[in-house]
Amino acid sequence: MRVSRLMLVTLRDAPAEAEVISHQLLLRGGYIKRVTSGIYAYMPLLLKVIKKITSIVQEELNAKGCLEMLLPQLHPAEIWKQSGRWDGYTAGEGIMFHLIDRQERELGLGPTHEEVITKIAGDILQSYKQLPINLYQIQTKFRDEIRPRFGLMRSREFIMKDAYSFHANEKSLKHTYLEMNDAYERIFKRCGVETVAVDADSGAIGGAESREFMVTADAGEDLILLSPDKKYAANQEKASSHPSRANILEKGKPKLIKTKGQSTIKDLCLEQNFLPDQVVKVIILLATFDNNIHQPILISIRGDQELNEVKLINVITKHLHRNVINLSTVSIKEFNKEGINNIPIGYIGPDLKDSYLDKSTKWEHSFIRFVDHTAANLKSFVCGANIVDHHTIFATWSSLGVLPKVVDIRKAIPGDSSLHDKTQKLIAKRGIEIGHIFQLGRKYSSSLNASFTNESGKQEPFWMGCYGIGVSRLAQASVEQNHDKDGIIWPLSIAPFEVIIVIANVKDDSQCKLANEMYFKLRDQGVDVLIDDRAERAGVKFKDADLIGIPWKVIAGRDSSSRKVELVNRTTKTSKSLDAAEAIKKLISEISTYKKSLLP
RNA sequence: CGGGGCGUGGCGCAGUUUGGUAGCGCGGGUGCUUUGGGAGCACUAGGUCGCAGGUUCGAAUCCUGUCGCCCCGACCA
Repeated sequence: MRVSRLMLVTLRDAPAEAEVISHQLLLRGGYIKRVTSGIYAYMPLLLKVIKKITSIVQEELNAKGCLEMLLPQLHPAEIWKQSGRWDGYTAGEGIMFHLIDRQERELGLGPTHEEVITKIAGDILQSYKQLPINLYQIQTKFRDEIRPRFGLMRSREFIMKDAYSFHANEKSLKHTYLEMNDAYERIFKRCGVETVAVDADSGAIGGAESREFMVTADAGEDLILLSPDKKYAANQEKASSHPSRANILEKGKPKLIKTKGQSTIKDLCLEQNFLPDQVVKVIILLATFDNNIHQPILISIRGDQELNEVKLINVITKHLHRNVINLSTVSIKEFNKEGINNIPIGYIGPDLKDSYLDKSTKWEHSFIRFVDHTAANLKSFVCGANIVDHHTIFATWSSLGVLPKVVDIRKAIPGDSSLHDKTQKLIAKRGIEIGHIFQLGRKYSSSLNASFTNESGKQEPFWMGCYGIGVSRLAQASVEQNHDKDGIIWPLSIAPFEVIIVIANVKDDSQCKLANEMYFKLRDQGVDVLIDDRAERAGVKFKDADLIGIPWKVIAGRDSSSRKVELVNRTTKTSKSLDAAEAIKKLISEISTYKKSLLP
């Protein structure tokens, strides 16, 4: 490809819309163009990157016996209603774009494809003899994100590889799950990005075990916790750990104390000389279930700890067998709106009476109560007395007369001891999620009646797994991880071009001749090569080559008449003056050595 | 959805407080000079100042409404 024909338009200044470096560089290099919030055109250079990632994904999945196919993007509402996800995905903060067609049929634009694929598999796969099967597709997905941001990192339309496996039993599922884990390790290695695999929450997809693959980068939206020995790594949403030991509050007779104006843990501790871990804090949240049921939740947790809402949602789902559509803390305004004006906010204890909810119009009239183990383990503590400006000191769970269900809903934080080894203190890193593998189990196959005949002739729902890779997100994550002050540094395996030949001065015939000769030779040997034949000054062309991040640069310049060129490595910036033929040889060997080094 | 900020040529911005015929840098075009790290000079093209109302002799600027974009948050008890 000739740069003069590439529609290459680079920007010296980063557009104001971009915050993170990878987003800025992709815009400046002409890789992407925003069409509207969270929706981007993939320009020719980016499409080449995406195609290279795609090929790697296909090669590795095909090697594992996966079958590629293509599913529709418009999904009938019925199957989403059947799986029970329609309301959660369309109501409230649901992320599914949906519409009504001319026949008044409801349709959704696919944010993920469990329903569609499960229906199809249920029709086609009849016998255990056909199993296991692993189907995948690479195509555009639609998610109406609450807040799209960071370019391709959280966009509303993006390219994803999603795979779904079907099994006759759990053992087969677990086997495939491990195989996919292996394929993912290879894919990311071959794409030249460094990833950490972490235990994860399976979120709205549901299911049992799941693992995320994170590109570590400061701009990452997720916080991951890991132990220095690398034996434990988890998304903070999921992470469990040993909390620090609490300072013991001596035992005594429960007593009311005056704490005027000390409605926060901080103020209370400051004024009364308590430590936060001697206090039980109480939080009231409102869970919204489908069918528009609003359930007040009252949780108690040790004062120095923070609530992990994801864990809480899972706990609620598990204990109440209900789908949580939304969970949020309750503001004073919202209490008032419900006609509840007398809640002693800031002074609530775990034993707050349900009768406060009597006047509520829309909410359920009793609290569902949970206590985090950190609070449950306290033998003597301070807590709100349910009277404004008063706390209770030396409270115990028996003196309060309540001990709600004990659960793990605390947020693990860096510095905590790891569960597998107390001497390992968790450290934090930020990560960009580019892959996620799930053992779904039989959730979808059961609800969508997708079953097969097993060895004993009985109908049984499939065991399922699902496996995603954010292809467009991976491209940007790579930039986030691989760049310098001059621009992008693509790993060779996913770079839009492997080599760029720069003609320093196009008016110099010997330079042009040598450059073109090398261009054709490299091209004939299968190298993905670009030639910068623009009538620009050399400096401009060097800057552009660095910005768009081509791994190897060949400069045909002053010494062209003696057939000497300069070979420059984008990563190391090292340059060598070589005879043209030698340069070609070296490039070919460097490229093949690099590619081999990526294959584990 | 709540809070904050911003919409002025392809990109980055000034001008808005205090109303008086729209400006700078980059980029584009032409010419000359230059030619190995985003060249210099000269000329030149390109803007209904997001949109719609209103106030005014006169609106990018003031008022009302509306649309779009970006950031923080949707948690702190």
